[in-house]
Parts: sequence; structure tokens; C-alpha cells
Amino acid sequence: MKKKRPSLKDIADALNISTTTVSFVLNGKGEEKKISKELIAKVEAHLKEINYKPNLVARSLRTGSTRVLVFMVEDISNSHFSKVGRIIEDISYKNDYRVLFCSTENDVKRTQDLIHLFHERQVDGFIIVPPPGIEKEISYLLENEVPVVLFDRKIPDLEADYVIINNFEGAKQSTQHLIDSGYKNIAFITIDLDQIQMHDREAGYIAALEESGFSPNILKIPYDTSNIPSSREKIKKFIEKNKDIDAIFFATNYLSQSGLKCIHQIDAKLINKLGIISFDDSNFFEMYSPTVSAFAQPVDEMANQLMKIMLSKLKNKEQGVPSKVVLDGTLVTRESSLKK
Amino acid sequence: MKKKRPSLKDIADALNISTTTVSFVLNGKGEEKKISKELIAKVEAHLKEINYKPNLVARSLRTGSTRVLVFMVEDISNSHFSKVGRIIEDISYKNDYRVLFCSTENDVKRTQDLIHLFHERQVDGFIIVPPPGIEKEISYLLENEVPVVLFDRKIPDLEADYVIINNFEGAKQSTQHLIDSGYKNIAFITIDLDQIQMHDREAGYIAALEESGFSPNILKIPYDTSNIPSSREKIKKFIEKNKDIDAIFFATNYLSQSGLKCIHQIDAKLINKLGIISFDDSNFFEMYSPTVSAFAQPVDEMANQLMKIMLSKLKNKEQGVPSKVVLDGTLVTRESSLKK
DNA sequence: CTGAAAGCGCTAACAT
DNA sequence: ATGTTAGCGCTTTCAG
Repeated sequence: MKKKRPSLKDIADALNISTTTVSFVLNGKGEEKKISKELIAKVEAHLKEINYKPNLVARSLRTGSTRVLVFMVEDISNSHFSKVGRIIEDISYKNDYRVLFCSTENDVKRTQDLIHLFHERQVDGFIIVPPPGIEKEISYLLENEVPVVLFDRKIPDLEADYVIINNFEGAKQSTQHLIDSGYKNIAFITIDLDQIQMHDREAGYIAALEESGFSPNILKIPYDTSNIPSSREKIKKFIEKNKDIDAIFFATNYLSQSGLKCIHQIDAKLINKLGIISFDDSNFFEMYSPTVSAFAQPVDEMANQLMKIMLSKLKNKEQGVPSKVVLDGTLVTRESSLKK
Repeated sequence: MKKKRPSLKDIADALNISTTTVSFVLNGKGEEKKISKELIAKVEAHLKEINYKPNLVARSLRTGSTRVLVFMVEDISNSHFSKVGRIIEDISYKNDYRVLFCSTENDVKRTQDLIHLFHERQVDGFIIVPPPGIEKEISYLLENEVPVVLFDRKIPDLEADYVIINNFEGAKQSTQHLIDSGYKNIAFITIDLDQIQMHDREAGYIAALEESGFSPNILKIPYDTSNIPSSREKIKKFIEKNKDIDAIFFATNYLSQSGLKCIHQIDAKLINKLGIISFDDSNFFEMYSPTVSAFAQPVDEMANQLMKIMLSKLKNKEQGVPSKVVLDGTLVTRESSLKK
């Protein structure tokens, strides 16, 4: 049963009217264009009957807009990002945009490919968690007046809109919380990545310790191995070597998960002696035993701000001064950071 | 700096040649079309210089192909699906296709929207984990000769290609493993969903028990609440009520994760007394304490078969008899299913 | 109130 | 060896 997809023209021919009329009805402009009630009804009935689906590729070529946005994050399966994504999707939908999700894995090459892929396919806007080294592609988009909003981290020296949180304050508060709980020897396990949000978290950690007269103890793991055995080895060795540590502050939620596993491997009882807190929350933390404290980012607000900026850029092609939004997070205290 | 995106025509004009020539060079058909080396070099140099990006929307409209595939699964963040997705992406890339990922959440409405969204945008093929009730949309795609391959589950009475695993055998083997480990009172916790793969898993469980003369003990959780507190309550009550249970077989990896949390809440020591096995593996199971046994699906092979079928459908528009592939999984035994 | 027709950027059959 | 040109399916201006 060979069914050539029906086109607007086919419909017009079948009804003996012009494609213009069909197009107007299709786009709900019937009233506006003063097409008679009867004709509108007739066309709509026919559209329904043959279950007509317009060819949006043709429409996009004509209108110059795909009504598609792209949401590119480090890892869409990370609950922090997927929660933001979900809200973005809702807001977009209400504004007649669809959103495509993808993971950069913090890999420049992959991110470049994705940006080109979507830009060539004419998506209308990008919301991006930029991996290190992606400045050039972002600038390229900006020069071509493609709406771009960064989040989670900014790119220094780039005049782009962004929504981030105050990483320094968050890290400082988290560290302070451990200090307040009575921990005295707090280690910081982070990713060895030259990104501003990581630097800020480290600085916040150090600042809190210094105020209380404690000294920092930092382990940096290479990013590319953060999910595989070798990084776990590093964490394991670090913990075994530093017997005096009584608490650990992990710089990201996935580091915490790796770390928790290491701690368990070293000694099943160890987890109950150590104070633990994680930057970024995770569903997993509520399931773990003990439940894990975290510094949570304001997911709803981030998504709302992101879309507010994006929609305004989509509306006014002329872009004024970039919006630079810095939000505050919230400390979520659970069992892992109580004094043992 | 208003930069109108350059078109093929702009380039042709700039170089004083025709768009045909530029198009041929752009598509690497220069040699084939016997365009002189010098001209090819000149055009390529210019393309590079202005960093030309073709408008793929226009190309797609013209060629009728977007070279985009869609991979729709229940939840792309579930490691079972994301692993398959990763391989699919690799194979697609090598064949010059890009793939878009999305989650159906097993929701018909959402899946319908996604199918329409992508079909209207003319994607070239769909790889789908079909939620219950999606038959009509799948048939629609089939009738319109859009390549579709189902996986993880088939739709009874629908003549579609699919790649699934032998759920009955897998469940039977898993149950048998618990029996072999000495457990005598094995419960089965599953999702109350009228889907064939769930029925098969249940049947496999029952078959194994019957062969050994044990009797089944099944809890069915409504799907829509599987991730939220109420389902955990159900699991909790079930476990508390059935004190004699010495092992539990969870029908999916996310059920296992919920279940593990419940078990922990009831009694932190309980997990060490109960035998646990999960259908579908998860990264989480290696991290948990104890590590969790699982019946793992053959991820690589599934992805390869899926793409083999998809690529052949993409090549030969005429579709013959649907390919129906049923694979075997592997039992991965870890700490949780050893005799305690 | 409705229709004719131009054109979005690209490809490829057909000319030359 | 390179150019001319007709569309792909749709929107929208302008005419009637």
C-alpha cells in the first residue's frame, strides 16, 4: 500500500480550492483571513479525515524557524540536569517550542559536533552547559545571532547570557555546616578541571576552613576517569592514607557516588564515622544509608530564569546587554553530616 | 554585526561559478562530476574561509531525507537503555546518520506526541520501546512506510520488526538461581502493567518455582507510582507482612532500587538476610552493599541487531517479512544472591 | 473572501 | 567540464 504523503497541494486539489486557503485554515488563521465558516469546516473535516500531517521541514525552510530548542548538558541522566530539563520542556511547550536533549559528556569535540549538527538543522536556540574549550563555537553562534544561554557555569571573557549559582558561597556554607557539626579534619574531593565553577567551589571550601583555623586537604581526580575504576583507586588510596580525616566534602554528586562506594569497600563501618556532604543533590542520596547531605541548586528557579532569557531573545532578535543571573542554592542536611 | 547566513548562491556568485558546481564540491562529488582539480580546491578554500554551513533543512526538503533517527525508550537515564543508545549512536554515526534520544516514560500520550513531532519533522527512522496502547501510532508509521524497529518488547498482533530478549527464560533462570542458592520462599515484585514482557517474566518465575515445588508470592505495583512514595509503601507493607520471605526477585532494575530502599528502612540488617536478584542490570548494583545480582540483557548484541535491521530498512524501501529477533541474556551473580 | 505566484536554500536532471 | 533550471512543500504578499 504505497501512500505518498499528501501535501497541501493535494488537499487543495481534492477540495478544488487554493493552497493558500488550506494553509490559512491549517494555521488557524481562517477567521483572521475572513474565510467563510463553511469552507473552514469543510477543510478541517478533510484534514482530519486524511489525518494530514504537515511537512515541517518545508515549513521551516519557508519560515526560517524550526521552533526547536536544544538543551545540552554534561549528562542528561544526572538528576540535577534532568530536573532542570523537565521544567524547560514544560515552559517551551507552552510557548510552542519543542526541546531536544543531549549530553556533552563535557567533551569539547562531541559538543562541537552537536552544536554544528543542530545549527545546520536550524534550531532556534541553545541552552548549554559549556565544557571547557568550547568558547569558539559559542562565539560563532553568538556572531550568527543564534540565541544562546549558558548555565551551570559561565565562560570568562565571553559576553554571553548565563544563569549560574554562587558556587563559592555554596561550597563555603557546606564546609561551614560540617565544621558546625563538629568535624575538624575536612577533606575536599574534586575534579581536576580548569572550570570556574570548580575553582569557586574549592575557594569556598578553603575560605570556610581558614575562618575556623583549619587547614585544607584536597584531592583532585582527572575528569576523564571519574566514572571508572582508576579514579576510585585514587579516592581509596587518599582515604586510606589520610586516616585522620573525619569528614569529606565532594565537589559533585557523581564524585560522591564514587566516593561512597570506595568508603564502603575500605570498611563497611567507615561510612558511619565519616561526615559527608555533596555539592549538587541526587535522588540517590535519599536512598543511601546513611542518607547523604547535599548543597542543592534551585532547580525551578534556574529553569525559569533560563527560559525567561531564552524566550525574550527569541522574541527580540536584537540583543541588548547579556543577562547574567547568579542564584543561591540551599543546604539540605541529612544523616551523613550529623556529628557521629 | 548582522551576518546573513551565506547560501550556496552567495558562494557561487562570489566565485563567479554556478551553484551546481558548488553543490557538487560541497558533497564531495567533484571528482565524480569531473570538475577540475583547481576549481575544486578554489571552492573548498572559499568554503573553509567563510566557514560555510549548509542549510540542512533545505537539503532535507530537497532530498526527502533528514538522515536523523530517533531512539525512544522508557527512560534514557536507565543505564540499560542508555548503553544500548550509545552503541546505536556509534553505528549510526558510521553510516552518516545522527540519532536523537528521548524518553517516553511509558506514557502513551507523550509517546504519541513524540512520534508526531519527529514524523512531521521527517526523521528517517524510529527505534522504539513501545508503551502500552501505542499500537495505532506504530501502525500509522508502518503504513506510511517509515522504518520502525521495536525493542525490549513487542506488540502482539502487529507485524513489526523487533529485537527482544527471552524474558521467560531469563526470569526462570534468575528464580532458579535463587532456588539453587538455597532460598525457599521467593517473592516476585513486579509492575502491574499489561505488557507482554512483564507477563513473561512472571510466567518464568512461576515456572521455576513450580518445578521445585515452591509456591509463588507476587506483589504488583501500579506503574505510575513506581517512583514515588506510595509504591514504596506498598513494597514495605508487603515485606513486613510476609515475614517468611527469604528472597525477592524484582522484575525491573528501578523496582529493585525502590525495593532496596524499603528493605533498608524496615531494618538496616535485613538486606543481609534476604536473597535479592533483579531483572536488568544497573551500575547502581555494583555500588550497593551488598552488590546486587541481576539478569543482564545482551546490550551490545541488541544494539547491533537493532541497527542491522534499521539500516537494511533504510536501504531497501521495500520491506519484506519483519525480522523478529529474540536474544538470550546472562545471569550476573553478585553478593546479594549468595546463601546467607 | 479566495487565488496566483514568488521564493526559502538546496540538489540533480538536462543542457551545452 | 560547468551552467540552467525545475522543483521539494510550505507561507504569504498582492491581486482580484
